[in-house]
Amino acid sequence: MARADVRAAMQERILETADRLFYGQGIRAVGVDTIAAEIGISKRTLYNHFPSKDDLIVAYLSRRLKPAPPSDRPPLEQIMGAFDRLERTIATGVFRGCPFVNAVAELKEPAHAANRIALAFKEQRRVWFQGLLERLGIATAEPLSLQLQILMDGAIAAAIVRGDPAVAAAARAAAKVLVEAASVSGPRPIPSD
Amino acid sequence: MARADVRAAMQERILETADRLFYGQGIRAVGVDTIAAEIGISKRTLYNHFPSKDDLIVAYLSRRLKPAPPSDRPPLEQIMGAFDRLERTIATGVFRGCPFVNAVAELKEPAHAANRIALAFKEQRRVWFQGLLERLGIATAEPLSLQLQILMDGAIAAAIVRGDPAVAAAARAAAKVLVEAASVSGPRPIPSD
DNA sequence: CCGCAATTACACAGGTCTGTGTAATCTATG
DNA sequence: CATAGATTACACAGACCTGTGTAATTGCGG
Repeated sequence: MARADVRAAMQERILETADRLFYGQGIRAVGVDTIAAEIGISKRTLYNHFPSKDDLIVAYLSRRLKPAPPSDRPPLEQIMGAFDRLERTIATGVFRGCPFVNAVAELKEPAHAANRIALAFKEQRRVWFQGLLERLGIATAEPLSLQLQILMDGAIAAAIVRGDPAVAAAARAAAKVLVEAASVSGPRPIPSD
Repeated sequence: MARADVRAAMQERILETADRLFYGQGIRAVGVDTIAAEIGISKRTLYNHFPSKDDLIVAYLSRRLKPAPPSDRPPLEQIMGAFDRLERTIATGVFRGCPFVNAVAELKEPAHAANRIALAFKEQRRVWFQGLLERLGIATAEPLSLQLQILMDGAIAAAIVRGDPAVAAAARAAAKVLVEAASVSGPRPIPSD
C-alpha cells in the first residue's frame, strides 16, 4: 500500500513548488514546464498527477484553505493577533498580497472555481471573527466581523502598493477602535474571559 | 498644426480602448492585436504611437491619475461620499477592483513603473483624506487618513470576491465610527463648517 | 524474478504573444 | 499638384504556452 503514499508525497511536492511559484510570480506568469523543471521531474509526470493546469490551480488554492487552529487565548487577543501576524507576514520574506484575491483578479473567467474557493476563504475568516466577537458579548458581531475582514483585506492591498508593514499596525489600531466602540454601545460583555 | 491634434486624438482613442480591455480582462490577458482590432486600426499603427506594450501600460495607468476635483461640500460629507461613490461603482457596470493594485499584482517585475504610479495614486487619495480631516480639526489626521484609505482598499478587495456592493456600506459605517472617535477624543473641531 | 505502473526524454501540434520588415496606399499641408 | 507623414495589409521571426503521443527505462510489489 506504499504506492498511494508515494503518489501523495509526489503530489505534495508538486503543490509546494506550484504554491511558491504561483504565489511569488503570478498564476499566469508561471508555466507548467517551469514548475516541473523546478522540481526536477518531467512535464509528463506532472500531467500524470494533475490532468490540467486548471486542476493544479484549484489544488493550489484548496491547499491554502486551512481553518484557523482553535486557541484558548482571550478573543480580543486572538483578533489583534491576526493583525500582528499579518504585519509579520508583510515584513518577512515574499509578500505578494492575498493569493485568493490575486487568483480572482488574474483569472478572467467569472465561472472559474477559484472564485468559489476565494469566497469560501474570506467567509471562513469572517465567521472566525464573528465567533470571537460573539464571545465578547458584542451584539453587532456579524456586521463588525465584515468590517474587520475589510480592514484585513485593505491592509493587504495597501501593503502590496506601499511595501510597508506599518499599514497592518494602522489596521490593527482601527480594529481596536471599532471593537471598543461596539462594546460600549452594545450590551455589557459577559466577563467570563 | 492639426497634425498634432489628429495624433493626440488617435492616442486618446487607443488609450480609451486599452483602458476598457486592460481593466476589464487584465493586462496580461489582453494582447496588442486585440486592442488594435477593437479600434479597427492596424497593429502597426498602434506601435507607431506606443513603441511597446509597456509604454501603453504606463500611459494607461497614468491616464487614471486624475486628482479629485475640489468641492465646497462639508469635509465629512465628502469623505462619506467617497464610500458612496465606491458602492455605486461596485454595483454599476464592470467592476474588477482597483486598476493600480491589479497592475502591481499582475506585473511581477518589482522595478516596473506601474509600482511608482500605483503608489502615487494611493498617496494622492490618502493626502486628500488627510486634508479633509484637518479641516475637521482632527489632530490625528495623518494616521486616520491611512486608515480610511485601508478601508477603501479593503472594501474594493472584498467586493471583488463577494460581488456585493454592501461591503462599501460596511466600510462607510466603519469610517464614520473612526472619524467620530477621533473627533471626540481629540481637540474640539473648529465649527466653521 | 516477473510484471506493472510510474517516470523519463523527446518531439510535436496548435495556439498565443510581442515586435519588426516591407511595400503599397491614403491624406492633409504647403 | 506634389510631397511627406500616417496608415494599411501581410508576412514573419522568435518566444512562450498547454497538452499529447510514443517508446524506452526504472523501480517496486507480489
